[in-house]
Amino acid sequence: MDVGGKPAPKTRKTSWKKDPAAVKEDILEVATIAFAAHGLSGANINEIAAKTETSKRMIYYYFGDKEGLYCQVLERVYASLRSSEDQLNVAGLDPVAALRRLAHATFDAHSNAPHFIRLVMIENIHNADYLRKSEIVPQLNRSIIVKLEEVCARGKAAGQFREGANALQLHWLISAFSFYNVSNKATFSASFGGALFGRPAQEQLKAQVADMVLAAVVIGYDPVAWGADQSD
Amino acid sequence: MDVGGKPAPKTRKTSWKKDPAAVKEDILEVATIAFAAHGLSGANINEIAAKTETSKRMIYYYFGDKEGLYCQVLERVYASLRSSEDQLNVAGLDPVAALRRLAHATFDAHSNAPHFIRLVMIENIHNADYLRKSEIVPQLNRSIIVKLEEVCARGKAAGQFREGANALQLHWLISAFSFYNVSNKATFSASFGGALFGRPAQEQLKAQVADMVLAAVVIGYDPVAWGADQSD
DNA sequence: AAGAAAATGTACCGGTGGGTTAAATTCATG
DNA sequence: CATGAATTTAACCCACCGGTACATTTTCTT
Repeated sequence: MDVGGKPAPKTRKTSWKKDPAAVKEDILEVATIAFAAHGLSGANINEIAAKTETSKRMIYYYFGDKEGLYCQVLERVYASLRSSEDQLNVAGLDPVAALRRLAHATFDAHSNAPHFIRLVMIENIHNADYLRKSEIVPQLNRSIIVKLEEVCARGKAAGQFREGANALQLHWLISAFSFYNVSNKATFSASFGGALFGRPAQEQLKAQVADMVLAAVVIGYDPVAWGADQSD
Repeated sequence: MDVGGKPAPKTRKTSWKKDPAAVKEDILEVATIAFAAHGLSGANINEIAAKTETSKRMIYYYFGDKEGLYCQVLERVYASLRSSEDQLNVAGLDPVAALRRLAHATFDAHSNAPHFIRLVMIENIHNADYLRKSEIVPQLNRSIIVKLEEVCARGKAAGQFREGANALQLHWLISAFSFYNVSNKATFSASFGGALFGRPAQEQLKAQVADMVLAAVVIGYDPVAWGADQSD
């Protein structure tokens, strides 16, 4: 193709047949579902390849081996969750309202990211061996802590939060609820029935989670959600 | 050199004693560790067999196939956790103290049963397919709910607990903390450092968990654990 | 146009590992 | 002590699956 003088060596590719970026993306999407469904050893490369638009050969060409593919899937899904968190803006809110909104948003984000949950579960089975190798993930996770620290600082300055309030612990608390709610749905339902996982019960749990977090941090907070029908 | 003909019967082990129960128990113990470490597909039957006192053939003799072995491992580890819970007696305690003790005990029981946690994680990866087949597990889990119901009833009768207090939700809350604390230690540490998983931080988390549960259920409860050094 | 380099297709390999075969040993019973 | 069921051993099988060899096509550079 005659494009004449090109200002940059890497311009938009106008090809219609070869498209490496799309091929990689296609593979990652299929692999995400496969690894989330079956785990690292359980997922089958031949099966993954069959579900892509391309071939097994391409997986090895772009990702080296199964573990390389898995690592990129992991990073991609972490990055995706962050982007959903980053859209949240609580800077202008009263500290109590901000914290409640963060709790609700985290709860929802986990509910809406089952692939992420399952991959983190799988990664924990592997003792986070692959996560530790990642250079981008630790930095990704900073943003949520920064947000909580900012809210804590404002809450303390306003005399609303206890002095012991701690962003890391808060994140642990909120994550514990939000994560467990998705990760252990299957065994919890098998053991105790599915009553807690219907639409209304989930909304109530979400409100209770926020109330409990606030009760732990806000001086004199009086939770009202238990058994009540409270919306945000 | 007699290459073609079958050589004389090789020297076999000349004697062994029959002890099926011990053999099964031996296999289950080794398999529990293997499945907890590597998952269902990740665990290797040959490896498991090598670590037992017996042979691979015996695993198939007693358990049929890999999944059969896995199922029995799962039931065994559930039963083991129940027995640790059943030892707890809260009948004579004030409802608030009883609930706090139940929360602490659940937290500790999970901390001390890493194999259980990992197998439940794995089972959730498999959508609880094998747990649902179990006939004993659902009944095993009744006891903790019964205990919580009894405490709730007494708390409400004494006017200490909110009317909305619900045993199943309470169990969900307590379990969420206790489970997540163990299950996600690896990825949480990789993302945010290990500060929350040292001895003192864990004690503090345990106290906070109990405080939060109580704050959600007890009318007018004022949590004090946050940032404080409170023991049971 | 030519050659280099990137990207892709096809066919194949080999060892890993779940599962099996058949025979040997032990023990309970009459 | 003969008999047969329960238990154990050694050796084997072979499908599956992660990974590779090698040829080929497409794009880029000059």
